[in-house]
Amino acid sequence: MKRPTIADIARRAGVSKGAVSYALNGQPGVSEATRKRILSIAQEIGFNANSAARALSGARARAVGLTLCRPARLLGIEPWFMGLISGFEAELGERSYALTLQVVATPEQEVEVYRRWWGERRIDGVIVTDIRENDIRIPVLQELQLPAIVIGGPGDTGPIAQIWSDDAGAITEAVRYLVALGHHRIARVSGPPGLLHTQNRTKAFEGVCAALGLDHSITIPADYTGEEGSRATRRLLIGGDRPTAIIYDNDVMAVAGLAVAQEMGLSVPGDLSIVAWDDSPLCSLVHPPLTALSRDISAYGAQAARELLNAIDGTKVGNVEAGRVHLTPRGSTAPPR
Amino acid sequence: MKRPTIADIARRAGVSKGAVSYALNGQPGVSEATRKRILSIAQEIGFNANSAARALSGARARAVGLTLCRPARLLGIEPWFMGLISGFEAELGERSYALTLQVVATPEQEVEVYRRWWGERRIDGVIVTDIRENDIRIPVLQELQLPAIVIGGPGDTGPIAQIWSDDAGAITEAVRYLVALGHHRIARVSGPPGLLHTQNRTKAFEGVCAALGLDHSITIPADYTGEEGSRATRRLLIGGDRPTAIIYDNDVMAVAGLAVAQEMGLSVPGDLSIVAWDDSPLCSLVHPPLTALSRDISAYGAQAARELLNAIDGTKVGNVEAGRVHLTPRGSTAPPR
DNA sequence: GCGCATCACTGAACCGGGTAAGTTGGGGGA
DNA sequence: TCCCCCAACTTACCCGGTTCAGTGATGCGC
Repeated sequence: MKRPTIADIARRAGVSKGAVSYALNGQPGVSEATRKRILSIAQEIGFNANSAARALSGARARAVGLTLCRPARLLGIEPWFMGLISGFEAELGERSYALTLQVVATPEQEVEVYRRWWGERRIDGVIVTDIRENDIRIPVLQELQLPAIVIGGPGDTGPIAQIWSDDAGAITEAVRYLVALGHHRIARVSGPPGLLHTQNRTKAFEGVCAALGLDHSITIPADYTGEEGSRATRRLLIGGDRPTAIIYDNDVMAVAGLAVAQEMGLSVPGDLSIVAWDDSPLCSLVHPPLTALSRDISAYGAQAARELLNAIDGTKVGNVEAGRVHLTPRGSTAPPR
Repeated sequence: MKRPTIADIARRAGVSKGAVSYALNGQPGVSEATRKRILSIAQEIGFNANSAARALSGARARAVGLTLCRPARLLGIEPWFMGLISGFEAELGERSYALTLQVVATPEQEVEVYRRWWGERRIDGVIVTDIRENDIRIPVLQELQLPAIVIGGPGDTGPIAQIWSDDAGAITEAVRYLVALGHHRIARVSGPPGLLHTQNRTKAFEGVCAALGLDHSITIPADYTGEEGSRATRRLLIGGDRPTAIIYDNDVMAVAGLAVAQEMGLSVPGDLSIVAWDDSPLCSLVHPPLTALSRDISAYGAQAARELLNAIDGTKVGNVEAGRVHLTPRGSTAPPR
């Protein structure tokens, strides 16, 4: 059973293909009566425009691309990406854009995928995550003139628009909160040091600790995985003057840290307070539930998608800051004993 | 800067468009010398075939679709889907098929998305997950003649191929293991009762419990979320003769159950043993690490993708069983006190 | 030397929408 | 009455690959 085309509609309506095209796209050039007739025939026979034909003439694929460059074992567990994705969808679905996904191992592969997608005209734009300092993808995107939005920053991405959340404000709030509880030795387990937002957070953390006169503050780099989170936590807790509070750059490492503390016989929050960055169901799943820096990741994703669609439409897109991050206190933070 | 087309290559090589097409696709009809010349020109100018044009004439979109129908807050945390997705990618990437994703709220929306995608010829086939009893998607897929592979089962899906893992064998192994440790009161917290594999697991669980003479076995239905997992666990642990072991249908509920036990002052595994279905980093992240029913989800996904590509190619595809599930004992199981 | 098969390639149609340019027919103004 | 204009279409070509029916040229057997 062949799928219907505009030619089928044209035949049944007794008009030309062109008229049908005008009618379906809301263009002027057909009378209201004819338009209604055509629309009802299209409805009746379940017509959907062939996206390939449309892309071929209109030069729009009506799809955007997303590459995920993280180890597979982390991808699964980290709520961050899925949160982002469902945010994208909310916005893309409304304009019936599709989302094309590719999991890759290295930034070099990401570049390759961008080139291929764009060469094939498979997508109209890409969403770029996990931006690094001097990211190799930026010059390629410029060279290809491929519409893009960068999630994360702020940083130097040339003419490519960025969207970021206020990491500095968030970490300042977290540190102040811990200090107000009476903590003086605060440590942080960070994400990969190459990532731009890790650097921004580290800078802000050091800044607020210096301002508050905390000499024992320290940042240990990790990579967002549970294993590294455990390792870093052990290193911190083994030492002589161990911290009384640790801030983790993601929820997975925070949960791993909690497990290490329990395994070492330390009480949370009695002996150690824990703050997780990015609130997810994971944080309220464990015992005690984790105090977290919350933001609406899905809304963040939706806004990113909106900006990208603007960039695709050729609207000038500036850099924007997404909704605020706020501290959600739960059972994992308390005054130190 | 316009992206190159085969016409550009043809001009530079001094041959016709047709010859270029044959050369690039490895078809006979051009000499080896000409083919080499054409390929090197293509390489040089960075040619990628326009996927829309290819889809339009060849009637292949070189993309497959996947809809995710779970609440957003669960999607993020459950490693299952991302594991599957990276498995798909491994297979699809090799044949340069793209994966198109859509997050939806209801099975009705899934049907709509299938219709639209297929009508638009945006995809060549779909991967169907979370299959239910009398799933409304099955007749639609048949009506549309849309190539598909169903993940989960076994169950009645008519002519549409299925792939499943041996749920019955796995749960039997878990129950036997717990019984061997000395447990007699074993409970289970299941996924949504509407899902086919939940039903298969429940039937198998009841079967093995009856065979081993366990009278106190009980299955409490839940929905894979942490909240429901907590609720079900509380219900089980509040009663007078509470179970000494609980098997959870996914890792998220198992972690939630562990937190509930800790919160109620019960020791795991001393007072309560816990088994999680599907091993993920989440299971080794918590303290104590969870005993789990492991399977290679990524390989499962790869196999599903392979079967789907066969179905798209018109190869007859039968129902297949994926790799084995095995029990990975960790700290959350022990003989009851 | 002739006929025929084979090779290497060309030219044109085709896929299904989008759209610029051309063609009606009817109404209004001078 | 004539002319012009405009709405409401139609026609025809475009997008960029794929594919099929030719078309010379060459080789081969007899």
